[in-house]
Amino acid sequence: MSATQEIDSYHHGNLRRALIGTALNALEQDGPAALSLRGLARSVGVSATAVYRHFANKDDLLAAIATEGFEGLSAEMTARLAQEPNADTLRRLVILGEGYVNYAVAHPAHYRLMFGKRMVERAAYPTLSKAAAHSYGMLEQAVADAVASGDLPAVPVPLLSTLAWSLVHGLSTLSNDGLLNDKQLPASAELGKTFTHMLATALKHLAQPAE
Amino acid sequence: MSATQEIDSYHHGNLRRALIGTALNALEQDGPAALSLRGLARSVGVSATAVYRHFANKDDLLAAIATEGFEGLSAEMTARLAQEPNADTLRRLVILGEGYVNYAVAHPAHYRLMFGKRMVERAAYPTLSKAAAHSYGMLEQAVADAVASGDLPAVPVPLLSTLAWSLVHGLSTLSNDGLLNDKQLPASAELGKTFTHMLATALKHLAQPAE
DNA sequence: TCGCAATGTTAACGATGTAAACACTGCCGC
DNA sequence: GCGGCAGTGTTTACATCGTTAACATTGCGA
Repeated sequence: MSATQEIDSYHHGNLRRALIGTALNALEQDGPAALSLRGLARSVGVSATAVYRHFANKDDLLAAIATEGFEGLSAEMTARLAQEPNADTLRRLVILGEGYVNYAVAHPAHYRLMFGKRMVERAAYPTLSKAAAHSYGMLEQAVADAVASGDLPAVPVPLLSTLAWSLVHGLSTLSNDGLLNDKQLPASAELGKTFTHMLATALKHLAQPAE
Repeated sequence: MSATQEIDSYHHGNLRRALIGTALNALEQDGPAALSLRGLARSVGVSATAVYRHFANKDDLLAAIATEGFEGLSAEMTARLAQEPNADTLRRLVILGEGYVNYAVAHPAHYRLMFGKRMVERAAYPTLSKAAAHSYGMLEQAVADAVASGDLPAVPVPLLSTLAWSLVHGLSTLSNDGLLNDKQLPASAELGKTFTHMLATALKHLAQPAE
């Protein structure tokens, strides 16, 4: 692996990475239905069963990809937070939401995989669980901070977090599935921004007694 | 078809209905991955390719099932509305949300199918599109009524609707995917009710200027 | 240098979606 | 009443897929 040129020097080297990489491309390009282990192996120029040297089975591969997805999601949110170090707790919450939605609409197939039916058995893949929990933890932490500082009313943090997560998750999936058809809806590039105002106002006034 | 006993008298009769029915059972019972045309035909006691007399292909079958799902969803919401004829506009909105979430968690596999990846090409199935649009229309109408009556601030109806839909859809999918793990979260039976308070308060105060 | 462990390969199995050609059957017009 | 046609179902066949088992290669460490 020393003499070969630059990127992937599989054939001897990092087949694993090459597989994940091409899988991701195929995913975003042709949708998740078009992703087959054999086709993948074909694309990489390797035997069909070589895949099994690196992944126990298809679900294992998908779990690895999903894991990278959550890592990317966390990274996106972290990066955005870092750009605005002096944001108050509410603003931080909003930034997280923006990052979340933006990541989701930027990587629709990847996002779908992360929450796809095959991933329900997430428990079987500890790394995946960790990565997912970390993403969620960022959100929950931000909510907790906002509650602690009094910027958000003293509603149980898990409930508030669930509400916020439902919002961004719902908006992301609806957008990705093309169900937000009308002209009245913001272009995906601005989806995060538009969502921002909604979330901010909703959260700000949440849990003041309704009646 | 005259001499046979009672329900399905396929073999000559309504194979189509029998297929959809058993497919639904299999769906809710063993998850969507376990649903194969051949297995389905086997269960019904018919040849594998008989299915193609009634459905162009697997997607066509799934579209039919998804269509019935949206019809069921609309029916659920309609029924709940009917139970409370004097509800004001906000209360009606809340009832819709409750009905939505309850239907989703009561039929997880069905709900997942309705929004599954295979359904992205919804446009190819006009009946499906109609059914889905009708469900959404109920929500949008309720939002419009609330805005018109002044119970909801004069924010563009599509945006408000999207927000509400995102909430219920996000909550439903997260719950169905088992991602709302903690004890702090309401049992699925009460998910709709708990959600109610969140939604009501959030909507009530939405779009009052945040700053 | 030998050998082992990592990595790939070929061959094979069962299951699946789907197409093509053929068979039954009950109704419709003559 | 009957002949044929349309609707419905069957058998056969094919390509593809996920996965297993047995075998081959190869490079690194003792």
